[in-house]
Amino acid sequence: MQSISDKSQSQTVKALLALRELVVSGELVPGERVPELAMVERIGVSRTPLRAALIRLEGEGLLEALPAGGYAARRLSIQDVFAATEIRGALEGLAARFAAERRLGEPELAAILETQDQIDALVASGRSGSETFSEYVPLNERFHEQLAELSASPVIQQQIDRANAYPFAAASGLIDIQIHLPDARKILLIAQDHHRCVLEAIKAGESGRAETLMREHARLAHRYLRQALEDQEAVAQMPGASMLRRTG
Amino acid sequence: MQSISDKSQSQTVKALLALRELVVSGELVPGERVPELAMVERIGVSRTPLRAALIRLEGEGLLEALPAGGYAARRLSIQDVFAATEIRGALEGLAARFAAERRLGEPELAAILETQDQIDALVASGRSGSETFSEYVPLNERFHEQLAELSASPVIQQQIDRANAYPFAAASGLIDIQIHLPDARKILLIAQDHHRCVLEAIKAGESGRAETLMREHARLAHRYLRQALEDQEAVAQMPGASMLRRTG
DNA sequence: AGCGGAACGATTGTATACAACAAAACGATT
DNA sequence: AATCGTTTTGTTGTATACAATCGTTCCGCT
Repeated sequence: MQSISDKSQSQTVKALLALRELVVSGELVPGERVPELAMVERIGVSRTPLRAALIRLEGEGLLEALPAGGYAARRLSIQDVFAATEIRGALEGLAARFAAERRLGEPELAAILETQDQIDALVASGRSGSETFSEYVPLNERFHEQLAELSASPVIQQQIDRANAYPFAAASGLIDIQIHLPDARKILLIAQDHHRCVLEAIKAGESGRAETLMREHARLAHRYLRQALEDQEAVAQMPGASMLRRTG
Repeated sequence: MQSISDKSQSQTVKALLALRELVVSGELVPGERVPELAMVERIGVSRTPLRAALIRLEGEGLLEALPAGGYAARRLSIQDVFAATEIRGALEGLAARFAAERRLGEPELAAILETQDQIDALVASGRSGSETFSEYVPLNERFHEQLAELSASPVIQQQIDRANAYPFAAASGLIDIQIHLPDARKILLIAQDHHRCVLEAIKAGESGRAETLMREHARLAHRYLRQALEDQEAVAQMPGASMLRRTG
């Protein structure tokens, strides 16, 4: 009963991705229960994989369990978003520290250094259009991913992945809006300098410095957000915007 | 701690508690797949709530998904346990900082101060038997819970809850073994002093100090663990001990 | 005897039927 | 007319039947 285009992925994965998209895109009103049958019809899977997706998304913090049963899209305050970013910063800081304490040599750092060089080249190219950013985002994600791997701790990596699932909190979650911001290019340069300094610290085994830098790096997201919040149009474009509680 | 024989609970909750217990108690061998049918028979629920429990426990990090399908109890290294403790410390540190930055007054702090007083009284009583510890554990858990609440951030609280689900990493997870340790009473005194200092810092709005202290407080668990690891008997008694990979 | 392949068995993934429950709507009574 | 009780309807919780898939074993072939 599966169509040809779906056969690559299981129904469970399909339900998870589709439902997450519905939540983050704001098609599901926060606070209102998500009717299983309606989702079944809309996504095209049966209740079983759909309910699996509901459970997983509750674990991710995108949904909340209702007391009467069932789930609803979670309502997030601006404070929640800031907290989530701080958490990601704390976790990535931990990852950086662990990496530094491992006393890594050139060979282990080769991969992430190459990513850094690629970003350097992109930033140095001077171009600053939307195509630059569309190249930047995957490279930036790769950098953060490689850093997490350097911690050599699956526990840390898993927690970082989880933190990235939060709307707004992901490392590249807010970069999309950056394009429209006045300081876009400047913040990009700063971010890349953070990357460089963190790698330096890791190479030198300066674990405390690595941790602090990585924490501060995450706080760049705060700046994006603050700037974006002054521009209602920009906020509306953000994935997960509809989950934000309006709190003046 | 809820008893497993709670008939009032739903099948889903029953399956979750029972399965978690089976994992942590080590009845399920790490790495080996957990057969659904066998668990169905053993726990006494149907496959549907059992599978819900499997999904949730994967999210908690106690189970890992097998590539061929199904799940297996996760295998943890000593490093994983240390990392999990660091994560908890980072999160509780964040909670302490947030609390400090909220400039809380006496009324908001009254509840946690009372808990602190109760622990003080218990520690000061001088008794040091197992009954003292059985009183201490719930009080200590309450303190940590109240601190998380003072952050006024549901995101932080949820993450801390999740971190506490990890074997060994929970705030009171290792206290049980403490009883058998030589420095038991001394560590207890130190822990209580940490609590006091953290509350002082929060009251004074010294957010950086509050964070640092709370992080260091979590590292007491490292000491417990290190001492316990020298005593094979003590290790065996720990919940989740069987999940530990023997690494020399 | 060794290797390949097909059939079998066991186990998970998926769909759906049924039960329990809660909320809402309707009607009867005061 | 308002309120309480009952019925009805919709929704989730649970159980189970069915499909797909993976590993295994056994047989036949080289």
